[in-house]
Amino acid sequence: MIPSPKTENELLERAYSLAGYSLGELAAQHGLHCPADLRREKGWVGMLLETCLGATAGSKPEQDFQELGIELKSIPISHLGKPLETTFVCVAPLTGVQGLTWETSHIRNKLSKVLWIPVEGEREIPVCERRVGMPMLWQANEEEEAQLKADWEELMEFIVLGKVHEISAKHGEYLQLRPKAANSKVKTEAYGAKGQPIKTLPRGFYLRTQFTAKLLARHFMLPEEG
DNA sequence: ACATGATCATAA
DNA sequence: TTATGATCATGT
Repeated sequence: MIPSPKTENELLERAYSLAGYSLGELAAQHGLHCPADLRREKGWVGMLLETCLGATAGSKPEQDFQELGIELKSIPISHLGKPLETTFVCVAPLTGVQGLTWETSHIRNKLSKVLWIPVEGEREIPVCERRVGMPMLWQANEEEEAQLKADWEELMEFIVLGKVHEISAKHGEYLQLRPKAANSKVKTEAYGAKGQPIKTLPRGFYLRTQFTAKLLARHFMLPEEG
C-alpha cells in the first residue's frame, strides 16, 4: 500500500512519476489485474490511479485528499488530447436544499482544486496498453467559477421548485444533471411541484466535455477551435 | 459523430 | 440505500 501523500508537492511528484506508464504496467506494480475492457468495471482506471497515488479508497463524500484539499479525477482523452467522456462530480442533492448556495455546496468543494490525470481512452486501444499522461492541478479561474455557479443555480432552481422531472441533460452550459444510479428503476426522495415528497431517479452533476476540454487546452496550450 | 440516458462494480 | 469510481450504448 502506498502511504497517503502529506503535501501537495509530494502528491504532484508522485502523479508526474506516473506519466508515460501504461495502465497494465501500473496495475502489475500493484498486483492488480487489468480488464480487457471497461464494460463491467467502469471505474477501474480511477481506482487504479487512487491506488497509485495513495488515496484512501472508500466512498466518503469528501475530496480524495481531504487534508490537501484536492480531488482526484482521471479523464479519458482522444489521440488529440480532447476528453472522450463527461466527468461525474457528485450526486445532486434533491432534498434539504433550502438555503444551499454555490459557495456552500458539495460540488463546489469537490471542484475547488482538482488533480486531473489524462489517460488514453480510445476504445481501440486495449485497456492495458493505454498510457497515462501528464497530470494537471487545476483551480477554476474567475470565468470558470462564474460559469459553473450560473449553471448550478439554474439546475438547482428546478430542484427547489419541485421540477426535477423537467430537468434533462440539455440544461446547463458546462455543468449538467444526468441520471446517476444502478439502473433507471432506482428511486430516491425529492420534492414535487407542490412541495410534496416524491420518488425520482437519483441525479448527478457532470462536467461537459466542452468544459474539461477548455481546462486541458488552457493548461497544455492545446489549440482550441472557434 | 456525439450527447443523453442507462448502466456496472463495490463499500459502508 | 447512499456514496465512490466512471463508461457504455443507443438515439438523434
